[in-house]
Amino acid sequence: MENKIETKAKIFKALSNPVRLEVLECLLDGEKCVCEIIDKLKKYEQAHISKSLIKLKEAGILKDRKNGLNVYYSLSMECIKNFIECLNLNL
Amino acid sequence: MENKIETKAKIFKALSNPVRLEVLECLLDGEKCVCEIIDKLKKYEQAHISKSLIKLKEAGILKDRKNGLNVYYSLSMECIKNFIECLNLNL
DNA sequence: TCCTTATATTCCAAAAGTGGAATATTATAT
DNA sequence: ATATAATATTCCACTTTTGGAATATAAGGA
Repeated sequence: MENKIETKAKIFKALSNPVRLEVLECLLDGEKCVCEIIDKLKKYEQAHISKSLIKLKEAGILKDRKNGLNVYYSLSMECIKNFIECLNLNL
Repeated sequence: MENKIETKAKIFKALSNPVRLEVLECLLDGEKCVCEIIDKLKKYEQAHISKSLIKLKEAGILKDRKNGLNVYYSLSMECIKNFIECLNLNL
Protein backbone atom coordinates (compact mmCIF):
# COMPACT_ATOMS: atom_id res chain seq x y z
CA MET A 1 0.00 0.00 0.00
CA GLU A 2 1.23 3.46 -0.94
CA ASN A 3 1.68 6.16 1.63
CA LYS A 4 -0.96 8.76 2.36
CA ILE A 5 0.59 11.54 0.36
CA GLU A 6 0.67 9.39 -2.76
CA THR A 7 -2.91 8.31 -2.22
CA LYS A 8 -4.05 11.89 -1.87
CA ALA A 9 -2.04 12.95 -4.92
CA LYS A 10 -3.79 10.23 -6.89
CA ILE A 11 -7.18 11.51 -5.77
CA PHE A 12 -6.31 15.04 -6.85
CA LYS A 13 -4.89 13.82 -10.14
CA ALA A 14 -8.11 12.02 -10.93
CA LEU A 15 -9.99 15.24 -10.27
CA SER A 16 -7.63 17.42 -12.29
CA ASN A 17 -9.34 17.02 -15.65
CA PRO A 18 -12.39 19.02 -16.77
CA VAL A 19 -14.23 16.04 -18.25
CA ARG A 20 -13.69 13.91 -15.19
CA LEU A 21 -14.84 16.82 -13.03
CA GLU A 22 -18.03 17.17 -15.02
CA VAL A 23 -18.63 13.45 -14.75
CA LEU A 24 -18.08 13.65 -11.02
CA GLU A 25 -20.41 16.60 -10.65
CA CYS A 26 -23.13 14.57 -12.35
CA LEU A 27 -22.95 12.23 -9.40
CA LEU A 28 -23.08 14.81 -6.62
CA ASP A 29 -26.83 14.35 -6.28
CA GLY A 30 -26.63 10.58 -6.10
CA GLU A 31 -25.95 7.32 -7.87
CA LYS A 32 -26.41 7.18 -11.62
CA CYS A 33 -26.18 4.63 -14.37
CA VAL A 34 -23.44 5.18 -16.96
CA CYS A 35 -26.11 5.61 -19.61
CA GLU A 36 -27.63 8.52 -17.68
CA ILE A 37 -24.26 10.23 -17.46
CA ILE A 38 -23.64 9.73 -21.16
CA ASP A 39 -27.04 11.19 -21.82
CA LYS A 40 -26.38 14.22 -19.61
CA LEU A 41 -22.93 14.86 -21.10
CA LYS A 42 -23.72 14.31 -24.76
CA LYS A 43 -20.85 16.54 -25.80
CA TYR A 44 -18.32 13.85 -24.85
CA GLU A 45 -17.71 10.45 -26.40
CA GLN A 46 -18.99 7.35 -24.65
CA ALA A 47 -15.45 5.95 -24.40
CA HIS A 48 -14.21 9.17 -22.86
CA ILE A 49 -16.89 9.09 -20.18
CA SER A 50 -16.25 5.43 -19.49
CA LYS A 51 -12.55 6.06 -19.07
CA SER A 52 -13.27 9.01 -16.79
CA LEU A 53 -15.49 6.94 -14.52
CA ILE A 54 -12.90 4.21 -14.29
CA LYS A 55 -10.13 6.61 -13.39
CA LEU A 56 -12.27 8.17 -10.67
CA LYS A 57 -13.05 4.71 -9.36
CA GLU A 58 -9.41 3.67 -9.34
CA ALA A 59 -8.60 6.72 -7.26
CA GLY A 60 -11.20 5.64 -4.72
CA ILE A 61 -13.52 8.54 -5.43
CA LEU A 62 -16.34 6.50 -6.93
CA LYS A 63 -17.70 3.04 -6.35
CA ASP A 64 -19.72 0.98 -8.79
CA ARG A 65 -22.40 -1.66 -8.82
CA LYS A 66 -23.60 -3.75 -11.74
CA ASN A 67 -27.17 -4.67 -12.52
CA GLY A 68 -27.76 -6.50 -15.77
CA LEU A 69 -26.40 -4.48 -18.63
CA ASN A 70 -26.12 -1.36 -16.53
CA VAL A 71 -23.39 -0.12 -14.24
CA TYR A 72 -24.23 2.38 -11.52
CA TYR A 73 -21.61 4.71 -10.11
CA SER A 74 -21.78 6.76 -6.95
CA LEU A 75 -19.54 8.83 -4.71
CA SER A 76 -17.61 6.85 -2.15
CA MET A 77 -16.49 9.73 0.06
CA GLU A 78 -18.60 12.44 1.61
CA CYS A 79 -15.52 14.70 1.78
CA ILE A 80 -15.46 15.13 -1.97
CA LYS A 81 -19.01 16.35 -2.25
CA ASN A 82 -18.47 18.87 0.54
CA PHE A 83 -15.29 20.15 -1.05
CA ILE A 84 -16.74 20.58 -4.52
CA GLU A 85 -19.73 22.40 -3.09
CA CYS A 86 -17.46 24.62 -1.03
CA LEU A 87 -15.43 25.45 -4.14
CA ASN A 88 -18.58 26.20 -6.10
CA LEU A 89 -19.60 28.72 -3.45
CA ASN A 90 -16.20 30.40 -3.46
CA LEU A 91 -15.35 30.66 -7.16
CA MET B 1 -11.78 34.51 -17.11
CA GLU B 2 -12.11 30.76 -17.53
CA ASN B 3 -15.24 28.92 -16.54
CA LYS B 4 -15.69 27.28 -13.16
CA ILE B 5 -14.91 23.75 -14.27
CA GLU B 6 -11.56 24.85 -15.69
CA THR B 7 -10.77 26.79 -12.54
CA LYS B 8 -11.53 23.81 -10.37
CA ALA B 9 -9.52 21.49 -12.62
CA LYS B 10 -6.57 23.83 -12.24
CA ILE B 11 -6.90 23.72 -8.45
CA PHE B 12 -6.93 19.93 -8.48
CA LYS B 13 -4.02 19.80 -10.89
CA ALA B 14 -1.96 21.98 -8.58
CA LEU B 15 -2.73 19.57 -5.75
CA SER B 16 -2.02 16.45 -7.77
CA ASN B 17 1.68 16.20 -7.05
CA PRO B 18 3.19 14.69 -3.88
CA VAL B 19 5.77 17.43 -3.38
CA ARG B 20 3.23 20.18 -3.81
CA LEU B 21 0.92 18.36 -1.40
CA GLU B 22 3.65 18.15 1.21
CA VAL B 23 4.39 21.81 0.75
CA LEU B 24 0.72 22.60 1.15
CA GLU B 25 0.42 20.47 4.26
CA CYS B 26 3.25 22.46 5.80
CA LEU B 27 0.98 25.45 5.62
CA LEU B 28 -2.14 23.89 7.13
CA ASP B 29 -1.24 25.24 10.54
CA GLY B 30 -0.63 28.76 9.32
CA GLU B 31 1.53 31.15 7.33
CA LYS B 32 5.18 30.28 6.86
CA CYS B 33 8.22 31.82 5.28
CA VAL B 34 9.69 29.94 2.29
CA CYS B 35 12.85 29.35 4.29
CA GLU B 36 10.88 27.54 7.00
CA ILE B 37 9.30 25.27 4.41
CA ILE B 38 12.66 24.53 2.84
CA ASP B 39 13.96 23.72 6.28
CA LYS B 40 11.06 21.38 7.04
CA LEU B 41 11.28 19.60 3.70
CA LYS B 42 15.02 19.21 3.41
CA LYS B 43 14.63 16.20 1.17
CA TYR B 44 13.59 18.44 -1.72
CA GLU B 45 15.59 21.00 -3.66
CA GLN B 46 15.04 24.67 -2.98
CA ALA B 47 14.06 25.27 -6.60
CA HIS B 48 11.54 22.48 -6.46
CA ILE B 49 9.87 23.94 -3.39
CA SER B 50 9.86 27.39 -4.88
CA LYS B 51 8.22 26.11 -8.04
CA SER B 52 5.68 24.19 -6.00
CA LEU B 53 4.70 27.27 -4.02
CA ILE B 54 4.30 29.31 -7.17
CA LYS B 55 2.12 26.72 -8.84
CA LEU B 56 -0.11 26.52 -5.77
CA LYS B 57 -0.35 30.29 -5.75
CA GLU B 58 -1.21 30.46 -9.45
CA ALA B 59 -4.06 28.06 -8.83
CA GLY B 60 -5.40 30.39 -6.15
CA ILE B 61 -4.70 27.99 -3.32
CA LEU B 62 -2.03 30.08 -1.61
CA LYS B 63 -1.40 33.76 -1.22
CA ASP B 64 1.92 35.40 -0.51
CA ARG B 65 3.31 38.44 1.21
CA LYS B 66 6.84 39.81 1.03
CA ASN B 67 8.84 41.23 3.89
CA GLY B 68 12.42 42.15 3.16
CA LEU B 69 14.25 39.14 1.85
CA ASN B 70 11.53 36.79 2.95
CA VAL B 71 8.31 35.67 1.31
CA TYR B 72 5.50 34.31 3.43
CA TYR B 73 2.91 31.96 2.02
CA SER B 74 -0.45 31.00 3.50
CA LEU B 75 -3.63 29.23 2.52
CA SER B 76 -6.15 31.39 0.75
CA MET B 77 -9.17 29.10 1.04
CA GLU B 78 -10.60 27.49 4.14
CA CYS B 79 -12.15 24.76 1.94
CA ILE B 80 -8.79 23.27 1.17
CA LYS B 81 -7.75 22.84 4.77
CA ASN B 82 -11.04 21.17 5.63
CA PHE B 83 -10.79 18.83 2.70
CA ILE B 84 -7.23 17.73 3.37
CA GLU B 85 -8.06 17.12 6.99
CA CYS B 86 -11.13 15.14 6.02
CA LEU B 87 -9.04 13.02 3.66
CA ASN B 88 -6.44 12.44 6.34
CA LEU B 89 -9.14 11.10 8.64
CA ASN B 90 -10.52 8.78 5.98
CA LEU B 91 -7.40 7.28 4.42
C1' DT C 1 30.00 49.23 -4.13
C1' DC C 2 30.40 44.42 -3.18
C1' DC C 3 28.83 40.45 -0.67
C1' DT C 4 25.50 37.46 1.11
C1' DT C 5 21.03 35.52 1.77
C1' DA C 6 16.43 34.37 0.15
C1' DT C 7 13.75 33.23 -3.51
C1' DA C 8 12.62 32.71 -8.46
C1' DT C 9 13.52 31.41 -13.27
C1' DT C 10 15.29 28.99 -17.32
C1' DC C 11 16.60 25.00 -19.83
C1' DC C 12 15.69 20.45 -21.09
C1' DA C 13 15.26 15.30 -21.64
C1' DA C 14 12.42 11.85 -19.81
C1' DA C 15 7.90 10.50 -18.20
C1' DA C 16 3.03 10.82 -17.97
C1' DG C 17 -1.44 12.35 -19.52
C1' DT C 18 -4.94 13.31 -23.42
C1' DG C 19 -8.69 12.13 -26.28
C1' DG C 20 -10.30 10.27 -30.77
C1' DA C 21 -11.20 6.09 -33.40
C1' DA C 22 -11.85 1.52 -33.63
C1' DT C 23 -12.74 -2.67 -31.37
C1' DA C 24 -13.95 -5.88 -27.56
C1' DT C 25 -16.72 -7.62 -23.84
C1' DT C 26 -20.78 -8.77 -21.29
C1' DA C 27 -25.56 -9.44 -20.46
C1' DT C 28 -30.08 -9.94 -22.04
C1' DA C 29 -33.81 -10.86 -25.25
C1' DT C 30 -35.73 -13.15 -29.28
C1' DA D 1 -27.64 -19.17 -31.95
C1' DT D 2 -27.91 -14.43 -33.16
C1' DA D 3 -28.75 -9.73 -32.48
C1' DT D 4 -28.57 -5.75 -29.78
C1' DA D 5 -27.61 -2.56 -26.08
C1' DA D 6 -24.43 -1.00 -22.46
C1' DT D 7 -20.00 -0.45 -21.11
C1' DA D 8 -14.95 -1.14 -21.33
C1' DT D 9 -10.46 -1.52 -23.64
C1' DT D 10 -6.71 -0.86 -26.92
C1' DC D 11 -3.93 1.78 -29.94
C1' DC D 12 -1.48 5.85 -30.78
C1' DA D 13 0.20 10.52 -32.00
C1' DC D 14 0.16 14.53 -29.57
C1' DT D 15 0.67 17.68 -25.64
C1' DT D 16 1.87 18.53 -20.94
C1' DT D 17 4.25 17.68 -16.73
C1' DT D 18 8.28 16.52 -14.08
C1' DG D 19 12.34 17.56 -11.48
C1' DG D 20 17.40 18.31 -11.63
C1' DA D 21 21.07 21.57 -12.64
C1' DA D 22 22.50 25.88 -13.42
C1' DT D 23 21.60 30.63 -13.29
C1' DA D 24 19.19 34.96 -12.22
C1' DT D 25 17.08 38.43 -9.38
C1' DA D 26 16.09 41.25 -5.43
C1' DA D 27 16.94 43.06 -0.85
C1' DG D 28 19.69 44.16 2.96
C1' DG D 29 24.19 44.64 5.31
C1' DA D 30 29.17 45.81 5.59
